[in-house]
Order: sequence, then structure tokens, then C-alpha cells
Amino acid sequence: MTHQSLHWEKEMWAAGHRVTRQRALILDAVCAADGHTSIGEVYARVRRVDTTIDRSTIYRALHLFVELELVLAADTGSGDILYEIRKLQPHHHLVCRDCGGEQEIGDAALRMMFDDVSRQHGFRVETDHLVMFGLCHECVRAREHHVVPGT
Amino acid sequence: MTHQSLHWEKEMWAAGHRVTRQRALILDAVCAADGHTSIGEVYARVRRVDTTIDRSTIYRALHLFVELELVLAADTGSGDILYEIRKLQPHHHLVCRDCGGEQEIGDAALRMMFDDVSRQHGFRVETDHLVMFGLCHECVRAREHHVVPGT
DNA sequence: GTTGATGCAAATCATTTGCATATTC
DNA sequence: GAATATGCAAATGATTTGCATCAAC
Repeated sequence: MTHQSLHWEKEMWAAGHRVTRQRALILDAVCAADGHTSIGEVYARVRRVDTTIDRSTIYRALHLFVELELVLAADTGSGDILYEIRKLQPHHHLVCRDCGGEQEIGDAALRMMFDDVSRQHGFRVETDHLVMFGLCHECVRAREHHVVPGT
Repeated sequence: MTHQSLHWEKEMWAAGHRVTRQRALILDAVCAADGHTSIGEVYARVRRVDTTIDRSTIYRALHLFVELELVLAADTGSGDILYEIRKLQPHHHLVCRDCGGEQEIGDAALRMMFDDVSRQHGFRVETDHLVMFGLCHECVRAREHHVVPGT
């Protein structure tokens, strides 16, 4: 957050919304995660500062932030949604099926693929937050070493 | 389905489950979509044949099918889950943001990207059902012709 | 002072579960 | 006949909403 504070307050205004203490707290909570968070985590984090904040306020604020594009919402595919501060460059997520770990990657590798798709299918991909599942380095190695039966 | 009938019944058996009329209907309903369907559509389709089938049965059957990998569940990112009969080759989905149309693409284009990710990030992508959003050919053209202000 | 935001509680929606009954094997 | 699957109804859990009150402008 820090210097961003000024920024989001302006955006809020421009869209005709008010800058409130709870919205600041909620946005802070999203930033604090520095990566992805769930609604639950945001709620918990905010609660640590102010016990009176209601879940509905979190929902409402998060929706607003997403609408204003201050926050991105990415679907993990496992049902829950990840929220995160909107960064400048598009990026994507790798989620490990085994350990559940997540990492971000830039969109350079994907861009080529997007171009391919565009050329071959006439479809301009504009997904700026892809979530891909698979196995991270550690888990691949783990599997290679201890030969897993039936896998 | 047709000849597949034999196939799924065997798989069912092998896993120690029973072949019931409602499961057949539900699997048929998924096949009938020939593409992706939602639970709601499956329910509606099944209901047309048998009004007594309960939603819970649909949920249970679909879970079972996914577990046995007879049916794939793909997350659209918009909250609802698409179900579809498991095909032989992996493929992915393109969903148009403007018209809502969907198309399937093979995974050739993606495989290269997966390899890239693997090389650069040590992450083995195993997503066999990516859903990507963007603009289909028609909608891209539509936008180009009628110059859309601010876009 | 107005208007919009909040907290609370109740409503809603999708999904799951317990259990008696019906069905498959 | 024994065991599993089904339909029903009730439980759950996450998200949303109505409304009186409170805070921002």
C-alpha cells in the first residue's frame, strides 16, 4: 500500500464512492498478503485490527474493488477465489496439485501461445490471470525418487 | 454414447459401483450436450425423461463420474462448473467475453507453452482443461468496424 | 444535512447429508 | 437376501440483501 493509498482513494472518488476506514483496512489486508488471498484470510486479517467489521462489508468492499479494478479476482478452479492487488504487468498462476504451493509467472511464455491461438482459431485471448495446475519442481522430483505405485 | 454404454458400465463395476437407471440417464444427459454442460442443464435434461429424479442424485452421480474420470469437470472461472464427457485427447476452451460463445481447441498450441513453463519455472503443467477468455473472431471484427469509444 | 456505507439479522442459493425405502446384484 | 443407490427433507455453508443507524462529504 503506502503510496498507493493516494491512488485508490482517487479512484474511489472518481467512481463516486466513499473512502472509509473499513475499506482502507480491507484493501490493506489484500495488500498485506502480497500475493493471493482468500476472502477468509482477508476477513481474519481485518478482524485482527477491528473486531466489529462484518463479513458482508468484506464482500461488498471486495466486489467494489474488483469492479474498480483495484483488485483482481482469480478463480483457482478449486472453488475458492483468490484476490490480489492489481499489478502492472499481467501474470499467471501455477498451482501445485501435490503440495498446494503457488507461484506466479509473467505472461511472456503465454503470449506466444495466445498468438498461436489467435492465428489458428481467430480468437484473441485476453485472460490476464490464468490458473494452471500441475506439479512443482519439488513434487516432480519427489515422485521420481520414491517410485509411486500406480502413478 | 451408444457403444460407450458398455464401457462405462464396466468402469462402474470395476470400481464397485452399481449401474442404475438414473446414472445412465445422467450420463446420457452429459453426453447429449456434446460439449459442456452445467449441473442445471443436466438436471433439466434428465428431468425431461424422469420427473422423479432428485437434484442430490445428480450431484452424487456427477461426483462419481468425475472420480471415475468418465466425466471431466472444468471450471469456467465465472463460478459455475462445466461437465463434459471425457474425450481421448486433451483439449481446452475459449470463451468469448462479448458473445459468450465457446469453442474447443486441441492442446498442441498449449503444449509448447507448457514446455516453456516447465523449462523456465520447473513446473510441470498438467491442466488438461484450461478455460481462456477473450474475443472470438466475429466480436473482434465487430469491435474493429464500429469503433468502440474508450476501448 | 444528505447521501452512501456499515452492522446486524434474516433471506437466499447451491450443495451436502441422514435416513427410510427401493433397487441392483 | 445383502448391500448400495435413491428420493425426500432437513442441514449446511457461503454469499447476498433489507433496513435502521452511523459516518463521510
